[in-house]
Amino acid sequence: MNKITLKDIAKHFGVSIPTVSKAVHDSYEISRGLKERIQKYAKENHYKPNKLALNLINKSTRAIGVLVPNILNYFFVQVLYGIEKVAHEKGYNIISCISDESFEKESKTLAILDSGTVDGLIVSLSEETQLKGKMEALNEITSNQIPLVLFDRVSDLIACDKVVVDDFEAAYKTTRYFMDIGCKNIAFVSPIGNSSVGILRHEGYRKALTDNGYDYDAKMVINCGPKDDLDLLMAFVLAEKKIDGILGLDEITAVKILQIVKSKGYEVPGDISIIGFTNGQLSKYVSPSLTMVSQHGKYIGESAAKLLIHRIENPNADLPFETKVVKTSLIVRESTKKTE
Amino acid sequence: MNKITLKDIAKHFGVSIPTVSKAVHDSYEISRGLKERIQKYAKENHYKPNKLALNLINKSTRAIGVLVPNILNYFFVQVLYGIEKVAHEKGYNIISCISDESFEKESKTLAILDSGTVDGLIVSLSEETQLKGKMEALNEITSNQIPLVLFDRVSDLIACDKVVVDDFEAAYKTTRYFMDIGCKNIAFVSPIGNSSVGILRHEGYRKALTDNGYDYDAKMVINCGPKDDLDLLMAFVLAEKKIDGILGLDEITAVKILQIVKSKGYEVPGDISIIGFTNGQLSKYVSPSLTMVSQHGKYIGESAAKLLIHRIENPNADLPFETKVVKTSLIVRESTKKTE
DNA sequence: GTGAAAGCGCTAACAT
DNA sequence: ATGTTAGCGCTTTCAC
Repeated sequence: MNKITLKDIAKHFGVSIPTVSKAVHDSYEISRGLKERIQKYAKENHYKPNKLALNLINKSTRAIGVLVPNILNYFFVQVLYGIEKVAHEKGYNIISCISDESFEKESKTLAILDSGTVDGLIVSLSEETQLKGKMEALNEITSNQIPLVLFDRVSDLIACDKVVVDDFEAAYKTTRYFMDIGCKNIAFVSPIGNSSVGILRHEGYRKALTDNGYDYDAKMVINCGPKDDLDLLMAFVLAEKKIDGILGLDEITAVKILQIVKSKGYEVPGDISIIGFTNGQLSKYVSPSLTMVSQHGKYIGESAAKLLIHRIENPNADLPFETKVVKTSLIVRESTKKTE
Repeated sequence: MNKITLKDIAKHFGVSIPTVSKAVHDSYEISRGLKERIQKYAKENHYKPNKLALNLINKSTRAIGVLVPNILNYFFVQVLYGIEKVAHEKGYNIISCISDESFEKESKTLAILDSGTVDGLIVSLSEETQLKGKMEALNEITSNQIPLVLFDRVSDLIACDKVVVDDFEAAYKTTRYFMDIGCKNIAFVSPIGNSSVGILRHEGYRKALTDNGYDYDAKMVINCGPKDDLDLLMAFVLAEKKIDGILGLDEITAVKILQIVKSKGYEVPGDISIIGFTNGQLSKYVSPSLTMVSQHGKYIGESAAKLLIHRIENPNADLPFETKVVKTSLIVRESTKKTE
């Protein structure tokens, strides 16, 4: 027994399909008696209008696709949460996909999404894609007239709305903060050296140093891939220089740095101050608790969703593309010395 | 300019729609020349077959709906990750929805999903729904013939495939573990007192106590809602009894317990041993690191997805409903004393 | 080789 | 008050 359709009901009552359609929609055109009998029968048999058919007619699915590089990263979960919140309020569902930082999976997923399944798309690029700079899949989307919002990991090669963090400025200000609390030798640890985000933060860090008469030393910059041994890399740098400040580009990295530094006998923040990006669940609970740069993930998600839905619902408005910059804020905890 | 369709191409070449359809599908029926010209034109104009139309014909969307109570809980993220992995491999997309532990949002979401949008559904019930025991929305789903898999927070009122953790046994064994390391007074802290999961674990805890000649004391059971002050509740219990073991039912609770206990001057595990459920990101990095019951979230997700997809793809197999029980395992870290 | 016809489930405009 | 027609975009017979 398959799902019941208007046709089935029509046959059962010996009436036409539109009659049934009107009846279930409680149209005034249909006689009381018939209407009631049809409605009763429909309910008893769990009739539900087939969304697929409606979507085809309306050319809309009320679904938005979301593609993130990594769902085990708390930042992206927060963004997802924000997107879901707004989407749900406005009556949209979200199709969430994960690229696992892979160019291929990202491209494949986009190709699937790009054919009527979604009314719009919210994407954060995989690291591999940003590294390669190959944006065909996304440009295919935009050339296909599907609204697209990029967030966090964005690219200049794509013309669309964007929501980003002020990564350059955040890193700049954070580096300055290190200086303010008296740090002289500030290391920079990046697990995302290839992404736009990592690059911008690196530039902010560097600029803050040179602007303020500090030396920029490439040795103080640690790029660590997922398979690198951070412990070893850190040991190297720590041996070389008398480091008193470390900036980690995501939460898990900051926590790992803390562990490594502590295990080597340094006091935090006595000997070394630590700040990390992404204020998630970890930083509050480790000891000492970590000073973090909050990116306001949920807010980013909400903004992206609003931007997208606005575009979906005003297809002819011909609005110029907008890049929304969300300011970060520093959550000061125990891992940094007090301001001098 | 709207999306290009077969009709548009047909008009452009002055041929019929089926001809174009065959041409883009590279059918041998169509002459070389025409085929090539059509294919070229189609590619240039970004022609993509409209999925909506195909879905309508095939009565399938290659999408599965996932509904979880709370996405900021790492366990559910892990499950989601597992589901996505399997789904992606088998060519399905995921529509992820969040109930926020609300009965109403859950019901509404299910109603939306229940009309052709998805080929199947994976759900973990909201706490409110389990408390109320009102399963209409889900039974509507099953009566509508759409495959459903429930995981973790399940209900006997619904006949479908299920994937659960051996909550009773896990709590039983964990309580026994406390005894083995010499704990006499074991408290039980539950933020999910109303869910099946919380209830089963409570029973396991209780049974372990009475089976082994320990007293079960309701005062040692702390049910803490999201707005309760755990600090206060704990202070109460700690003042009353000489507690030397605490079991927390999720990761964040376990971490909070650790903080509270430490702040009150107890040594962990010297004075008090702590074990938590859900082996996530936090427990490894707090100090002392926490001994945790791993529920293998990713594996649960993979299992649920496999079960569901198998059902979707064998609609007539008439398989009996299956409940898969995933064994937990204890990850021993520093928050528990060594076995005596 | 190409096209006409039918149908997926539904709705909207237009008869009767 | 009910039915007919047409169409959303596509595929699949089946004719020519």
